[in-house]
Amino acid sequence: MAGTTSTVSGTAAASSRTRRAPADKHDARRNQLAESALTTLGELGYARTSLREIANNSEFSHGVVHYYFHDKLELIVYCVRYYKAQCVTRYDAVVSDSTTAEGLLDAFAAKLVETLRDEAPMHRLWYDLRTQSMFEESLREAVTMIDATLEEMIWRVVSRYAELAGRPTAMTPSAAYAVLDGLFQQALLGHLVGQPQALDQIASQVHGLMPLMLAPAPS
Amino acid sequence: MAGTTSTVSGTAAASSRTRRAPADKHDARRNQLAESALTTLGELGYARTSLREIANNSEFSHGVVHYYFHDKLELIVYCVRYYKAQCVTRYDAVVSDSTTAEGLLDAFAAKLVETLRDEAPMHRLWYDLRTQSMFEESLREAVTMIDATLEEMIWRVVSRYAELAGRPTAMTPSAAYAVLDGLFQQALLGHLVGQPQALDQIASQVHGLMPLMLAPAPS
DNA sequence: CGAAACCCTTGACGACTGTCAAGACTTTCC
DNA sequence: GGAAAGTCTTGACAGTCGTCAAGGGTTTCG
Repeated sequence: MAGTTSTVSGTAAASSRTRRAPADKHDARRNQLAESALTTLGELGYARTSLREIANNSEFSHGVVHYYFHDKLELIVYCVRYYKAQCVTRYDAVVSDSTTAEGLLDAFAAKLVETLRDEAPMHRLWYDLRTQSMFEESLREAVTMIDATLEEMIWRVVSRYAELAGRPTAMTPSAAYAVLDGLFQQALLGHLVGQPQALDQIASQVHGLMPLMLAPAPS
Repeated sequence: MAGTTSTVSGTAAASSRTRRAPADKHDARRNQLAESALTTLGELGYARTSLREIANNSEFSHGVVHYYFHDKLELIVYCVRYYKAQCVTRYDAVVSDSTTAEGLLDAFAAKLVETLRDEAPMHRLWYDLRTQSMFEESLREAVTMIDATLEEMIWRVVSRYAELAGRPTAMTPSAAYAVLDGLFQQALLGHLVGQPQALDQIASQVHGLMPLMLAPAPS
């Protein structure tokens, strides 16, 4: 199991300067552990994930976690922030590539269905952590920051949708995020429980809801 | 609220035959333990709640739980169902007492704020359990049943609101529940995190959203 | 009264957890 | 080469968990 890491770093930039990368290598290990942790967390949830299980899903032993992270909470928070960077730009292509309101709506709904299908474990982990922050104060800072980032992400979609439709928005960013998040969470639950129509349903629901976020057409 | 019938029958016939109530007393103890468990669960969350802690919040010792429940999961599921009975009728008075659409909307928003303020621990417990059901299959049956019941509860409000407004509904029960649940969950999180404006915000957001659930006025 | 059923406490079990110290192994650098 | 720094494993610690058996206490009823 062990020793594989040395082969990786050895085969990579062995020619020029294999050394002289203390902080970089340190961060690389932290990210590597974070990815193993995120896999385990998405599989088992926050409560049932132990440091030994995280280490089992990596190529290291359980003691190494405490070498790179002060304690379990620091690892979790690091994971949450690491995860954030991956999902914030999820809909940026949708916003920039669309030229009509209907096209943006279709692309947005399709992207929702796609991430719901392909990244369900990560999404349920996010909802798990956000709910745990209702009980555990130490999670709140990271959760609040990510929640704000997600709200901004959604608002970029909604405001661009309004711009393309030529109609002003009729909701606050906060409300728009909340209602779309409610639909998404319901679809995620339905999808995980095994309802086959959950994916189609979220698409049609979003198609029905988004026009309501704009002021009525002047007509 | 749930097992009130058995309690009543037990106290009523106490004079004539104090005995002959094995199932009734058994159920009363189960409900008593369920209430202690719900208090603890609302305080600590599902993950950090142990049977010993539940027993500490009651007047019994930790071993008694296993006398009335086969295992921890049976207690939790029993608690969830017990909790359901208390919240399903929450908005029934709002529906039956309102005579105008505006009056219903005001009363509904006020009730949302009230339960958000007074019963926050129970609400975060519900969201905790619903999220845990995304990971733990054994919780799904009870959670799915309660979720459907809540959706019906919300739909009674929305459809009555449409009736009073003289306009047809423009959303499915599923979508109406999802968007309102999203707003509620956001407000709960904000309230628990200490945002003072969370309660006022949910009221105004609901006032803005509910009219959008109806077909546009004929004008 | 005395047997029997019921209720509850106590204490212990094996398993699991986060944490951390001790040491082996590897890499870096003079 | 050899000291020094960095990296990782191993093993153990104190604690908590769900579970359950053994045995008092209490109540019920013939």
